[in-house]
Amino acid sequence: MPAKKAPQSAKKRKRRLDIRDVAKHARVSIATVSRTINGVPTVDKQLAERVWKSIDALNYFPNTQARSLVSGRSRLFGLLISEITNPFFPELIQGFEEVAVSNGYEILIGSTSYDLGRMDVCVRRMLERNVEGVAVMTFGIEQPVLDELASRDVPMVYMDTAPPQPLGRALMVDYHKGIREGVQHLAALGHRDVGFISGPLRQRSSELRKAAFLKSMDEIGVTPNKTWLLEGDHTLEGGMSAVEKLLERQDLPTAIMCSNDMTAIGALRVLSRAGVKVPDEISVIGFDDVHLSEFVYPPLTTVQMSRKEIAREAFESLRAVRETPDNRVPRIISTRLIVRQSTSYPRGSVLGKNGKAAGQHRVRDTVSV
Amino acid sequence: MPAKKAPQSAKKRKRRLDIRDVAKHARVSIATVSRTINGVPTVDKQLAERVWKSIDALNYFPNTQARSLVSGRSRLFGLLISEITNPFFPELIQGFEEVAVSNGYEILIGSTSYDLGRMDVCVRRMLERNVEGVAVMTFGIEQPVLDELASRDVPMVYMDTAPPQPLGRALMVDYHKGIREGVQHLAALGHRDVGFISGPLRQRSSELRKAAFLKSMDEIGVTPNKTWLLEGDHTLEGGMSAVEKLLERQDLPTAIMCSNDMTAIGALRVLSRAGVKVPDEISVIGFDDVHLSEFVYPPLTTVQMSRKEIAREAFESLRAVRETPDNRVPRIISTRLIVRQSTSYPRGSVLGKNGKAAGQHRVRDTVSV
DNA sequence: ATTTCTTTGGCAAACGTTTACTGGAAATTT
DNA sequence: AAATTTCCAGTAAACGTTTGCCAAAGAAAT
Repeated sequence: MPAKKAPQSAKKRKRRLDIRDVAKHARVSIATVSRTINGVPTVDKQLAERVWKSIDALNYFPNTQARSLVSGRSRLFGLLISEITNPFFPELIQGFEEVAVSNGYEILIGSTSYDLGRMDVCVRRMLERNVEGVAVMTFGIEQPVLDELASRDVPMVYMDTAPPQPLGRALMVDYHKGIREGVQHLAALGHRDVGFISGPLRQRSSELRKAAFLKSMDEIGVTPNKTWLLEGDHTLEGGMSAVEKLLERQDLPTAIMCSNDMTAIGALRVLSRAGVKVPDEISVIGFDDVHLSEFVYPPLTTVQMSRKEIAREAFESLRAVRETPDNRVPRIISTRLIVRQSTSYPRGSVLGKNGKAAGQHRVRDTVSV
Repeated sequence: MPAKKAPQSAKKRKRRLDIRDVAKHARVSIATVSRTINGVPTVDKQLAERVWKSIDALNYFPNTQARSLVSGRSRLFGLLISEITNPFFPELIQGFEEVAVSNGYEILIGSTSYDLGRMDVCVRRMLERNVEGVAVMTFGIEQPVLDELASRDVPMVYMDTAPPQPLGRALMVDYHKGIREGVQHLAALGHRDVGFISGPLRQRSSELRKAAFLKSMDEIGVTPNKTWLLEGDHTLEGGMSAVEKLLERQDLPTAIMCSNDMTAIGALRVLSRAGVKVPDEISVIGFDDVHLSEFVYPPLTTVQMSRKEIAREAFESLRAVRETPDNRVPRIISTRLIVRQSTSYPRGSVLGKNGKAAGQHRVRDTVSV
């Protein structure tokens, strides 16, 4: 009767701990173990206790692949971003990772570097891994690639730029509020000659920011000088070359608003090199409130858009789509102005000449040399 | 005989495309499809052709979970980093992602934020997902957590800091070369009073950088003034407060070397606020060659350590460990000095007074106001 | 004491692949 | 032409879970 269990001796190398091992150790069936782990309420308290003890004792943890294979749920979300080197994104990723992990999800990051081919690869990767949803924060041109996702019924949420006909949900960023605050802040200081350096205009979010700027200017009753409306690309370099172009002309605006912080920081750099004092001779406002912007010189006045909030809302949206695919109530992300020291009275203004510490009319300083 | 296949009609919602569907479409067995996909050489060319056609026609792609479950290979690597907001890391991540993806791997990012609890969670996540290896670039204290990985035989590679008794492979960074070049560059300009702002010293890599600095100083025959040896924390803020502390004293060094670029940029910021001209009155050198460092004012002289190279080597190491776990030949990452404009002759030196354009003895400028 | 209902745990069938084995046909040797 | 070998495709057994269904056991109702 014996001599039957020999063959399984030196089978494979090290076998990983099984749900069966736990079951045996706790003297229950594997079904009970599974149910215990998944918190199914029908298992007896005592048994559950025993199972947990065994799990701890053996230091067991379930195999995710097997789990998702059978349950059909990968517990994976994709995060599609355009460029990981823009400081805005790491902070976003961090936020997203945080919520995801604390909800038992894992994230797959795809950074497309503005390249359609890479984008395609990213989408493909995500499909293969069976993501349960994708959060998109890229520019607006890559629709065909995203359609692939839509056609496979992968829930999506656009974190920034709602496409013309949304294929998924969209977080609506209230660009207008923050930008208007910025414009009115400038107006209150006496500025009327304000320039704007946009992001790449094919990008929907850039377009929206610019529109918000124009509208806000309109509200204060001034039509911006066309030659002060430049297109950047949301990078440091872009901001730099835009301002370089601006400096070639004779007439300068007294303030520049930028579509994102990196652009503004680039602007600051060039202005400082050119010997143009900020904020004394020209004021600068950014957008995003990247961590770095507090540490440039002078600390950047900027419009804050919370990465944490975006990340959290995106996650929740994605989860909500899973449950009720039709529910498309957009969530709104608010923005608000953070006044630091890159803005002050326009050059030559009476106020500017009187006040000794121009630009310090709001406190929040760091150091004042 | 018929009337047997009715029940499978309205079973579940949408069934994803199967390997069986492909098999049926190509009129072969599923085994053949699998073999075709995996490039097993024994399948007939014609048949393979037919299979590929079907795959294309149906737009099929395999289910990764099922694949890894049976093959035991998750094709997942973990990447453990300390802080995603330090610009060094996104560039590293990008590099790692690139090699990984192009080799059919996916990466799981864990950013620990210097927190042991989070680290633990990260490790756990990676174990659950069955990673085939983990690349570690964090500081040196979290051994106990990493032991968990080691005890489960997960291959590891340390990308920066080799632990006392390596549990895996380690990339050896040749800190000495670049830092020596930096020190000698300063020495050649005439500096002897050089300060150093280190990273957090419990972090192995910080320690090594500092050691390299001290050794290099020794080589040029000067013993650094202890009061100019400060500890930072590899953040902008850390660099700032270190320099603030330095400025409180009367005697200043003529040059400061920093353990990383963010520290150096912080230093630059404080110096500029305090009205200390860089490089005229004090020279500054960073470490890492972060993208940003080219765009600060003045552009930062720094020691370059290639993220791409580290990422690639780490990936290759990880892969190599899989094949031959014993082979521990360390790979060496080189570093080299990049001279920009934050270094020049020491203040008050004869050379400095003569030369009109101090610091411009190497060309590579960007703009010169 | 019997019946009915409720709880609870086990059995076994999926999930979509890979891969060891197997057997039939084709190719080679005798 | 028979015997042997080689080649390749198909069959079926894993992989580690979840979960529908069912039966045993206890509780409640008759």
